[in-house]
Amino acid sequence: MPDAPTAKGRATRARIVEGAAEVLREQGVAFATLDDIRSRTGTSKSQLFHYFPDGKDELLLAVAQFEADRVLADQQPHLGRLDSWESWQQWRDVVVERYERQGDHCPLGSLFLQVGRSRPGSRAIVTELMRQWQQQLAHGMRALQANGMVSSALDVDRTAAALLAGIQGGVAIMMSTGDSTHLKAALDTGIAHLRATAGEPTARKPVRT
Amino acid sequence: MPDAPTAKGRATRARIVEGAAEVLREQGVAFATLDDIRSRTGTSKSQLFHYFPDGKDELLLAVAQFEADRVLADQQPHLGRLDSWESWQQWRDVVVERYERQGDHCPLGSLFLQVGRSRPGSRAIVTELMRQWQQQLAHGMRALQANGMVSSALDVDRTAAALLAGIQGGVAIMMSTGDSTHLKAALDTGIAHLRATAGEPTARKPVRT
DNA sequence: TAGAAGATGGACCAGAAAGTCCAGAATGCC
DNA sequence: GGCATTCTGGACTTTCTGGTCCATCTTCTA
Repeated sequence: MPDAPTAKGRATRARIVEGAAEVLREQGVAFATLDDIRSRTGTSKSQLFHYFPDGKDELLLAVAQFEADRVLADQQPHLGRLDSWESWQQWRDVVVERYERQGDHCPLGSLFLQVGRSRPGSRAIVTELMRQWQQQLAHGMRALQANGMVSSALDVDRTAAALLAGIQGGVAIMMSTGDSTHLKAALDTGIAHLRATAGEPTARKPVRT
Repeated sequence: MPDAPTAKGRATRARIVEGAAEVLREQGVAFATLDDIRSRTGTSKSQLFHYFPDGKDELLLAVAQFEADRVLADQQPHLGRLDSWESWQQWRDVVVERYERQGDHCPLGSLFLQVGRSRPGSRAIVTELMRQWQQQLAHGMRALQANGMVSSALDVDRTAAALLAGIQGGVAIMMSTGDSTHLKAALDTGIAHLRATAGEPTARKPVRT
C-alpha cells in the first residue's frame, strides 16, 4: 500500500508516518509501541494496518525513508553548492547545528537495527542515502578542483568517503557521549585536509567553533 | 551482584555473559530473548536472575562491558605501539580485518540503543571506550612527533578525535551497507593526513574546541 | 558432620504488544 | 441519489517474554 486511493487516505497515511517519526525520535524505536503511535496520530489500530498491511515493520521502513529524505534536505542548499571555502564552512556549520539540535537520538540508526539488517528494504535506504551524500561531497570537491583550489591529484572519491565516514562516526559518538567534539573534529580536519592540498604551504586559520 | 562468592558461581556468570554475547551478536539485541540466552548457556531462568538481579538490562550492560573490553584488546599490541609508519599500517590492517570479520553486526551500538541512552551505565561504557581509544591514538601520534616524523604543530587531540570518528563511521557504514570501503578510506586518509604533515615545520593553526 | 550459604531447575504468572475482525461511517463515482 | 469503495473505531485474541517463586541440590565452613 504505497499510496492511498483518496486524498483523505493519503493525508492520514502521511499523518501516521510523521507522527510515528516523532514518537520514535522521542522514545526510541525499541520502546515505541503501535499504541503510542496510534494515540499520537489520533488513529485507530485498523488504520495503522490498513495503510501498512505488513504491520510494524512496514511502518518503520516508511519512517526510515521519511527520515532519510530529511537528512539530505536539511543540508541544502549548502550541500549542493560546495564550490568555495565559504560554502564548505557554511555547510559544516549546518551539519553541526542540525545534529546538535537532534540531540542524542539517531532515528535512522536505530530504525535500521530494529527492522534488521537482513531486510533488503532497510539496507537499501541507508545505502542509497550514503551514496547520494558521498556523491554530493565528491561533486563539491570536484568543483574546488575545477577552481584550482584543490590539487587535481586528489583522490576525490576516497576523500569523500573518508569525510562521510567521519561525519557518521562523529554523529554516532555524539549520540553516545552527548559531545559533538568528534563531529566537529572530523569535519574540520576533513576540510583542512582539502585545504592542505591546495598547494599553499601558508597556513589558514578560518575555522571557528 | 558484580561478583559471585564461589569459583563455580563466577564460572557460571562468565559463561552467561559470553554466551549472551554470542547470541546477541548472532540474532541482534532486539530479537534475542532471555530464553535464547538461557538455552545457549545451558542455564535456568533462576540462574540468570540470580547473577543479574536487575534482569535483562543488567545482563545487557555486562555484555556491553565485555564487548567493549574486546574492542581495544583485539587491536593490541599494535594500538599500543604506534611509533612508526609500519606499526600504523599494521594496526590499520588489524582494524579492517577485525571489523570485516565481525560482519554486519555492531554489538555495542545495538546494545546501547536497547538499554537506552538515558541509563548512565551504558553511556559510561561507550564514553570510556572512546576515551581510551582516542587516547591511544593520540599517544601514537605524539610518538611520531617525538621521532620527528610528524609536525610538532599538529593538533594531536583533534586529529585523533577525527580519526576515531572516521573509524566509527566507517564501521557503521559497513554495518549498513556491507562495504568496508569507507572504513578503509577513513583509515588511509587519516594516516595520509599525518604523513602529509611530516615535512612541514610551518604549521596550520590548531583549532581549539 | 551438620548447618548455612550458594547454586540450580523449572513451573508459573502477569502484562504488554502485535495483529485480527467486523460493523459502521464517510467518500467517490455513475 | 444510490451503489461501491474506502476509511475508521475499537473490542478481542494470541503469543511472547520478562520476571517470580520455591523446592532441591551442591559446596563451603566451623
